[in-house]
Amino acid sequence: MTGQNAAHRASDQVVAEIEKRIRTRALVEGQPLPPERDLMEEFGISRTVVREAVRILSSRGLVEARPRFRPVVRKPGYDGAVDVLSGIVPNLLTTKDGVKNLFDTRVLIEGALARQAALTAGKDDIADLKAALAANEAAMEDSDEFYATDKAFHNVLYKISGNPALLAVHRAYTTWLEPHWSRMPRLKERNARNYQAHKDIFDAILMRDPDAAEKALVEHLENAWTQVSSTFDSSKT
Amino acid sequence: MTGQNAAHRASDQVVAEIEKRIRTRALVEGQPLPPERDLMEEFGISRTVVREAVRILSSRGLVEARPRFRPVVRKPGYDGAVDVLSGIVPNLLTTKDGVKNLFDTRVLIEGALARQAALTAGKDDIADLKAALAANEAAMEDSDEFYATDKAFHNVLYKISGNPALLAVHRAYTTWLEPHWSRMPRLKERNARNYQAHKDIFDAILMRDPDAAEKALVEHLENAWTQVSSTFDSSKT
DNA sequence: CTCTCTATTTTGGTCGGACCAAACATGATC
DNA sequence: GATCATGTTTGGTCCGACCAAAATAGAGAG
Repeated sequence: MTGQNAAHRASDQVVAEIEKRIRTRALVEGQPLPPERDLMEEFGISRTVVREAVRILSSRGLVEARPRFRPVVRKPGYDGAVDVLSGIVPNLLTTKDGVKNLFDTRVLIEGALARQAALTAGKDDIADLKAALAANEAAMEDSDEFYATDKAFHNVLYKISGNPALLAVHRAYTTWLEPHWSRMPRLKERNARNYQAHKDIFDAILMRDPDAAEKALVEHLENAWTQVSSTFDSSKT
Repeated sequence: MTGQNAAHRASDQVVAEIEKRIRTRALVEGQPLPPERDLMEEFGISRTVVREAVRILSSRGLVEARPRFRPVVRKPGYDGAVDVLSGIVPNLLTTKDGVKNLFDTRVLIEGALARQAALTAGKDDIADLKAALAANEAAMEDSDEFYATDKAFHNVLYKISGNPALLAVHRAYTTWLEPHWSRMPRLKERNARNYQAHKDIFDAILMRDPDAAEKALVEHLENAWTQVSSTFDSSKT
């Protein structure tokens, strides 16, 4: 439970005000924030406070502050939330258990998505899946390309839900797990097996069989985990 | 030197170092961070940079920095991640669609959890569910208490998964959705209906019927949504 | 000796000014 | 019109200072 603090920082009101301007589109996304010296004059505060406010906004994903560049206004969205988490999630993935826990949530969610897709996928959804599957098959010889089309295929499952939040979740999974996945050597035989798994999932969805779809997907992911799991031998806490 | 990013902030290395000390338990959780003036001397940097580093650590949930108080070291964990997100999620919940999207992810996950519980729940899990259900029934006359036991019942579903990340997810859901839920007037008739829904879920799990468990839970949540949904009339973007 | 209240020190929050280097804008040059 | 030298903005960092609140030490009361 998060406690509330009576005392407030001077930067808080500045943050609130700029936050409001972003939400109300007074500050348009992609547009640079006013110079720090302008802001300090406008709000009647020191540059210290202005810079702190900008930093907080940055930590909330409302502006993108690259060093030496003007902070760029960013529309609050699911991607911003993911980016913020990206700064702290690695601390949770330092152990094998941590990675497993995260991965298990993916299995849970994606299994449910496969089930849902089997029940609700429309004609265009099926077409998207089919296209992604074809691209996956075509890339079987090129492991890098296969990896990309692999992600794309799974992404369609998230897209079918029609929930933008879930799309961001998928991006989060791929981003955070990538460093661990990349330690797994890429073999063409594995590509073939993964493609077959994708095809099984697709077929199950096509047959409107949620149980089969979930089963195929879960097995697919669990299989991938056993591959990755073996790379966790050397470093143990 | 090795290829470093063209521009990096001076605070980055300080953040990395303190982050490392927290991870390696050189800085114990609950313990205050060294004074800023000590840190600036130790790292040979100005207080400006020290303060910036502390702020970044705070935004990553590694320290808890209440104004005017010494920053307190915090163990990186799922709860910290949730707290960080809590600062930006409200920006995503300003519209009805935003709330709906978040809630839909909950329905998806919790439906999958119910299904999973029906398949894998052990004796002690069943006992926990039963106890939570009994508490829920006993609190039917007191809406506030009912709300608490309601959350607790759902929490058991997350607990059964054995995944601490999911427990944090549940806390996130209840925290973020609470302000919207609290606008819904609390009626005893509704308590009775919700209790019945919980009982249906429990019975389905007891019967090892994943389809029924998922169905009961999804209907339960969707029903709750229709209640909450009606409170979104006044403010429309 | 413990507890309470007060005086002192510590420490975070804010300010102002200053300097540097990189980004930016300008304009001359080819 | 593209390129390059130029001067101007602007973010990053440092320094020193002051204030108020928090932490600590000390004095006094029970």
